[in-house]
Amino acid sequence: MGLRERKKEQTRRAIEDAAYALFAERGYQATTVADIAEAADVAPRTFFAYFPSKEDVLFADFDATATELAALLRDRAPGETTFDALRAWVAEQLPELEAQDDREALRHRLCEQHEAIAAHERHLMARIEEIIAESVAADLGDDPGALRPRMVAAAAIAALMAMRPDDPGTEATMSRQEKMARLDEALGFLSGGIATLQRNDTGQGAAEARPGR
Amino acid sequence: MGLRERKKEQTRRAIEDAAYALFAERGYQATTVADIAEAADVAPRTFFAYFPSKEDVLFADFDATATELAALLRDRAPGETTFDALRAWVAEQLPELEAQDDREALRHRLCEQHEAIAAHERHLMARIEEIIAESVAADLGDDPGALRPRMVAAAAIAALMAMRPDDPGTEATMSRQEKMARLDEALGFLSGGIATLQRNDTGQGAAEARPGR
DNA sequence: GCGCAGAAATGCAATGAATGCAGAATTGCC
DNA sequence: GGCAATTCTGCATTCATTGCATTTCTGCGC
Repeated sequence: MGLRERKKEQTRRAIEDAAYALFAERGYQATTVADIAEAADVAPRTFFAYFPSKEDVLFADFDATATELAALLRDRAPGETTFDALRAWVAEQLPELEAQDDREALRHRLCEQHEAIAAHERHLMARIEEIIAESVAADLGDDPGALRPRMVAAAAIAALMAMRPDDPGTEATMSRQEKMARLDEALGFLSGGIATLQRNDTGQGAAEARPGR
Repeated sequence: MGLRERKKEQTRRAIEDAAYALFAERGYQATTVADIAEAADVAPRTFFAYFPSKEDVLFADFDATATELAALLRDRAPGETTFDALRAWVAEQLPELEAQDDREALRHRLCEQHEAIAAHERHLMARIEEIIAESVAADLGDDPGALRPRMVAAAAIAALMAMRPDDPGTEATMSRQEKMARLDEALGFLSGGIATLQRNDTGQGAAEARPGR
């Protein structure tokens, strides 16, 4: 990686760090993009060369995460369930996530305070939901737009959202084990639900699976 | 209802109608709040006395809808499931919804074009999801914050979202029967899933239900 | 070392959403 | 008619966001 790209990454991180620091210190509204730029030692205009909006600086890593998950689900072993892959992925991600638990917590707090941020997070999660839905659809032999994979994916997202670090007020941060236990609980529910779906599936799924092919 | 309130309602509708007309004609971005105000024959400042943001004018009825659903689920007959009530409610709402199918379709189109609008809609749906989650929690005997009701509610929302009028490109608008069939399909899946959940429920649900109480 | 092509950073200006505030207009009520 | 509350309006301001032109840097060939 050349100097150019290194510098760019460095600038991105400077902006991100400055933003998180200021948001934590003064709050979201009270921090202007100009403030962030100044703290990061760049021109205000430059901020928007890196992040499309003030909100997006909070979710800088989302894109990479989603892409990674998509690749993981696409390239999983033939026998492996979407849920298996998902579980393994979360287990692998957890240490990394815990390292930035403070950021996650701040995000969480800001989501509670500002509807726009919560809405934005939801919107980003929708992309992950889409990815999961497609993978589940492949598992079930359903059309990607079918109802079942959508519902399963929505439920999976709900489970993932529930794993986030708890309310800042409570000091009882979930341990890694507790998180995985909670995830397993969720995946258990989902697997059970899916099993039922397949048991109740009197062939419509297969019939509707590939209407165009 | 006095003249004052009638006038207020009238103004609200004027703004809303003007907004929808302009959005349909020129698109969302190309329409400014000032444009809407002018078309509705009010001062630009007045727009914000009625709607907190430009986006909100698109979802003016959401609040009433959510409140209505909450009341319905709260006051349902003792034996009636959340899903039963939900189904009855949707069946009752459908004719009304179809009457404004053009608006729904426009909303849908704008959601696809502008992430911010889609995000906002999601955010509003989250309130309904919360309402459903609480009701399902009561059905299952779970804590309102527990995982199961959240997942079920998320799946239910996914099903509801799938009932919306189809892509504007396709002329094959879903008929009322088709919509209900799709809803029944979804509720069937959910009921099956829940049955499984309860079958697999070896008492953890009750044990974990009220950790703090 | 020098200079060029492309990429990145910046400055400037403008648009438009959103908000606070104070005054004008309207309505309900006596 | 006249008062009090409510609504509407105009004005000024802040701030996010964008387009455009300019300047500064980096990678690379010479």
